[in-house]
Amino acid sequence: MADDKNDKPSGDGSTSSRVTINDIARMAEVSKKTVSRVLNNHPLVKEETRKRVKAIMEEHGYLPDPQARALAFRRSFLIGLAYDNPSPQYVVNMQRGILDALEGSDYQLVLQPVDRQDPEYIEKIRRFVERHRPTGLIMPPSVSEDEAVAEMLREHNCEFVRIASVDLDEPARLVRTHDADGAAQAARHLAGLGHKRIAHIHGPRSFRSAHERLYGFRQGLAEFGIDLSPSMTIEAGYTFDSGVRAADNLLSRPDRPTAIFTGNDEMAIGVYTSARNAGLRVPEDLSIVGFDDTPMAARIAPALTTVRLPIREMGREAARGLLRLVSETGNKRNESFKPEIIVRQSTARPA
Amino acid sequence: MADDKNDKPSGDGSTSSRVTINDIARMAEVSKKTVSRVLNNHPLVKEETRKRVKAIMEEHGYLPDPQARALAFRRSFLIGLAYDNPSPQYVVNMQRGILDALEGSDYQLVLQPVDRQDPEYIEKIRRFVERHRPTGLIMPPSVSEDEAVAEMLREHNCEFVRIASVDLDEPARLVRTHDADGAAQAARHLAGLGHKRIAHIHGPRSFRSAHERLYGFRQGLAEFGIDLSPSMTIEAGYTFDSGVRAADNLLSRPDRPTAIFTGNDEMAIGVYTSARNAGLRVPEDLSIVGFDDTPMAARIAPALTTVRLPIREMGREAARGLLRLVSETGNKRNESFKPEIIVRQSTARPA
DNA sequence: GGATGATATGACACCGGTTACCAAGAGACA
DNA sequence: TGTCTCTTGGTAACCGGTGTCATATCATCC
Repeated sequence: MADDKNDKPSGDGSTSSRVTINDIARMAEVSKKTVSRVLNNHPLVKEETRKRVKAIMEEHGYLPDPQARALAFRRSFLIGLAYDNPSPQYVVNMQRGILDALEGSDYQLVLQPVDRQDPEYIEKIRRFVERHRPTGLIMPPSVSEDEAVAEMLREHNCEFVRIASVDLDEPARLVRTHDADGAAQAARHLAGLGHKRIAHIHGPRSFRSAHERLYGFRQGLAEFGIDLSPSMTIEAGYTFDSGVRAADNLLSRPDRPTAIFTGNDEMAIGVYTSARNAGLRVPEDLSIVGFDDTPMAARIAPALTTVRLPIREMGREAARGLLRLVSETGNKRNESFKPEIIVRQSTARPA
Repeated sequence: MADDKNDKPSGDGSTSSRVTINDIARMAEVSKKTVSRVLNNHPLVKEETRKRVKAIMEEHGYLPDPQARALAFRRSFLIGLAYDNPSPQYVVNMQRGILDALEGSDYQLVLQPVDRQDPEYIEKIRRFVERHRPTGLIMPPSVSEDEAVAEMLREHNCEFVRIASVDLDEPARLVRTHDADGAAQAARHLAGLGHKRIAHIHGPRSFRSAHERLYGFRQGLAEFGIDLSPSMTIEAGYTFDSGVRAADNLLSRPDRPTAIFTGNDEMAIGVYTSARNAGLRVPEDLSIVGFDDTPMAARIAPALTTVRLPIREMGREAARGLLRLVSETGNKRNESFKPEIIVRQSTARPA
């Protein structure tokens, strides 16, 4: 009874015939179901039995096969990251954060880069979800802002956590960033230096972050009695080139601004280029503040004053939130993140 | 006989009780074994049967469950990317390339970032391989250069493809990059401009790429009768700061070089900073050539002349090579990649 | 002391595919 | 016609876990 399966060719060496739940059950002299209960922390197992089974699992380095569990659970141990952010810096840090949280767990991160311009993009995510039944999805902006995706995921009973700068969802499914707050810090910094003619180049209106940053910047300036006139806000595409064009527009005006705050660093670098072409010195003739704190911000001359969001920590919190969602109960509110301004050399008092 | 399983609550709606191989078999009036044969392109199926089964699969949008197949095959449909490259640009493009090749397949990309400084790092990869039995691993430099990893994977019968600048492995498991060739192009460009006092800041000796680029640069200069003396080659750490320090050293010499080639862009940007501190103009007083063509190269002023490797295409080829390795037979030699110099504004004739 | 209920465990079918082995029908050959 | 390959398809077991339900044990209650 205890050795009815010992005829397996375990001396074969080449293929590592690993320990299975049946082996553990036999050795612990319990049924495989009980071992399964121990694995899943089921409460109805006598403490003594649990300890014995655990000891044997430990001794033989047993870990359950994720593929087999996936089949039985009808749910894979995959966590998807659906993103459309083009900044490598952002993407990589987000990934790192998620992987930090997943380290040591059975979950694997799989990437689902999408193109929101592609009308089929929700279908792509749907196919992934239907076919692979991931444990959940993490969505940073701007995918997080698309309610149609969230709706589709709810229909499929697929968990998700969204990272966003607005209160899109219930707290358990949201990691909140306070972009407006960061933009307000930028406003206070520039106003505090004495600037009056201040402009803002913001991202596309289809991005919530663009609205939030514009809103926060306006509020921050208002604290100093400065009104951000519509002529001093320009929409651009979060890209270098669009930043150059927007700045070309602003800097060619007779009442050109003495300071510009951009919705991201990429556009801020574009402003550097435009300023250089216009013969303006940074920061003597023009102060510039970016948003993101990309590596370039610290390396460019003069080093860029910018607003930093802790991307990696946000990714970590999102993944933790997702794991909490599918396992523990109790308090499921996720941490939220405040940006921080990094003052470097691209800002100074106006001439 | 044809409806002995129709008692399933298929009208339930909420849970998408998807079609399985059994459903297809029933509808096609064949055994599930036959359906399985069709799925796996087994030759011993009558053409007519194959067509009928395929039609029904098509009609019902049937796709086999990856989890179930993984369990039966004892191999998951995961492809791991084990990397230690700190450049987000590199990592993201490599991922994109791999995902390009995996698009439409059942394979999922999972990330395995490692730290080669960590003595446990091979163990980390081993655990992943033992536990998840991935179809294969892709390893860009510098992980690709570690024979211990390759050896471990061979022991586990885990397929892999390495991306490297030297002939590390048989052609089927290698995507070859010609770093030396790129460095030679940089040499020809600088020598062609008339520079004589030329220096090279290379990466750590523990990176094969550093050797290859140094070697290629030396060869390229030799074509012009220029000898790269040891005093004109400095080892640095592929980082911005190390680039600044190395350049500080070079530029403080009485016979300072009129041109510097660096092993990557990150260090080249460091040279900009050092040159600025030393009061030298780029390119009038100092020409600079980098390697990588990071986004920063095009945005910095003056725009950096640099050598570009098609990272995304390399990732795509590596993933394709891996798929060829586990499926088709026949010619399994992978494409190899030559770098290309991108001439911008950081290089000019010496004064 | 038997009914009741909570606790602890096991038997068995099942998840959705695969392989191993066997059986049946078709065609070839004696 | 009988026998022997050659195709083709069926049955059962299996991959390594899970769920459902039944059962056994024990304390508690009246």
